[in-house]
Amino acid sequence: MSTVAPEKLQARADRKTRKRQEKKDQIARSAMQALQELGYANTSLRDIAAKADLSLGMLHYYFEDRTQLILHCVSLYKAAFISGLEEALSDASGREPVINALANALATSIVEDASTHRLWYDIRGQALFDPAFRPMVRELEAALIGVVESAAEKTGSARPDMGEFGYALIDGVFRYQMQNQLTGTPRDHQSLATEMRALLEKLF
Amino acid sequence: MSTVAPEKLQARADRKTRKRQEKKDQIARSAMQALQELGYANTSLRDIAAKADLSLGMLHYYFEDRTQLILHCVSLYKAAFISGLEEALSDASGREPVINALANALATSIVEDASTHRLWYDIRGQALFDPAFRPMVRELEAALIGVVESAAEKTGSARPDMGEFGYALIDGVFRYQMQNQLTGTPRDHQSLATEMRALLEKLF
DNA sequence: AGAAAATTTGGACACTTGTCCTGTTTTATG
DNA sequence: CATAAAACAGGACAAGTGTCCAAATTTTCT
Repeated sequence: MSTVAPEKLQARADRKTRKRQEKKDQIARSAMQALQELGYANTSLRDIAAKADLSLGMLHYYFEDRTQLILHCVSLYKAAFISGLEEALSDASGREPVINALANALATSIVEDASTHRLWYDIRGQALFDPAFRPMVRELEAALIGVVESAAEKTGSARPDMGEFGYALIDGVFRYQMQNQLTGTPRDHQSLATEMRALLEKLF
Repeated sequence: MSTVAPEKLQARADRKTRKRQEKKDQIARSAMQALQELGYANTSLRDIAAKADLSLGMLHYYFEDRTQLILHCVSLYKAAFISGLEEALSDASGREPVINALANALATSIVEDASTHRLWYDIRGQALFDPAFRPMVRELEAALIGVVESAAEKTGSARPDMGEFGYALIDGVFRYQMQNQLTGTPRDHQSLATEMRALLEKLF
C-alpha cells in the first residue's frame, strides 16, 4: 500500500514547487541588494551568497547560472515597478488626475528606489551587449510602454506610436533624475514631480 | 660642451610628449573597437592589446591602469561627437534650419555610429557605480547640455533649465533609437530624423 | 522509527583578470 | 659610431571568477 491518491501527489508537488519559488524569490531579493550596491559587473556570486547568508553551492542549486539568477531579479523588479504604476493609475480618472498620479508615482519611486532603478538601467545596458538579457528587457519595456498608452487613453490623447515615443521621453527624464539623485544633488518629491508633470502636460 | 640650448631641449620634450599623446590616442581608438563590440564589463586588457596589435605590457606603459585607458576613450568620443554636433549647428541659422540640422545630425549618428554610442551608454551606466567615471560623464553631459542650450538660443526659445530638460528628453529618444537600431528593427535616416524633429519642434 | 528525498555545505577546479617585472630591441642623441 | 633613453615583448604572479561535485545534514513521507 505505498500508493497515494493522485490528487494528493499533485498537491504535494505543487507545494514543493511553490516553496522552491519562494526560496528563489528570497534569494533574488538578497541578490538585488548586492547588485544595487555594486552593479552587474562588480557583483560576484560570492557577494550574493554572503548577502543571502547562503553558501556558494546553493545559488547553483536554485539557479542554473549567474545569468538566470539576475534575470529572476529583473523579473521581480518588473512585477513590483509595473504593478505600482498600474495601481497608481487605476485610482485616477480624468486628464489632470491621471497626469498627477503618474508624475507622483514616478517621483516617489525616484526618491525611494533610486538605487533599484540604477540596477535596472545597468542591466538594460548589458542587454545591448549580451543577448541573454534582451527578451527580459523587451518584456519590461513593453509593459512600461503599455502603462504609457494606458495613461494616454485615460487622458483622451491616445495617438499611434504614443506608447513608444512617450516611454522614451519619460524614461529620459526619469533616468536623468535618478542619476542626479544618486550622483548629484538630490531633490525632494515635489520638485521631481513638478518636472515630470511638465513633460506629461506637453505629452498628453 | 655637452649642453644644448634650452629652447632646443624644450622643443624636443614637446615633440616627445606629443608623439606619446598620439600613440595614446591610437591605442584608445583600437581599444574603442574592442569595447564597442564586447562592452565595458567583457573587454579585457588582452582583448584591447590584441585589437591594437600590442603586447599587454605596453598598455601599462602608456596608461596607468585600465580605468585611465577607458577614460581616454571616452574623452575621444566626447571630442568627436560634440564637435560633430557643433559643426552641424554652426552652419544653420533660423528656427527650422536649426531644428533640421540637429535632427539630421543625430539621425546620421544613429545610423553610422550606433555601436559607439552603445559604449557611451555602457560607461555612463558604470559611472553610476564607479565614481572614477563620474567627472568624465559630467563633462560630456555638460557639453551636450551646452549644445542643447545653444540650439535653443538659435531658435529663440531659450528658457531656464532648457538645457538639462531638453538634454534628458533628446537623450531618451536618442538612446531608444540606438537600442532599436542595434537590437531591434533598424530604421533609415529619414525615419529617425523625422521622429527626432517631432520632439525638437515641441521642445523649442 | 526508518527510508527516501530534498537541502546544504565547503572546497576543488579550470580559467580569466589586472598588474607588475625583467630582459630585449629600437630609436634618438652627442 | 657609441651610448643612453625610449619603446616594446612576454611571461610571472596573486587574486578573483563561475561552475561543479561528493559528502553531510535536514526534512519529508511511509
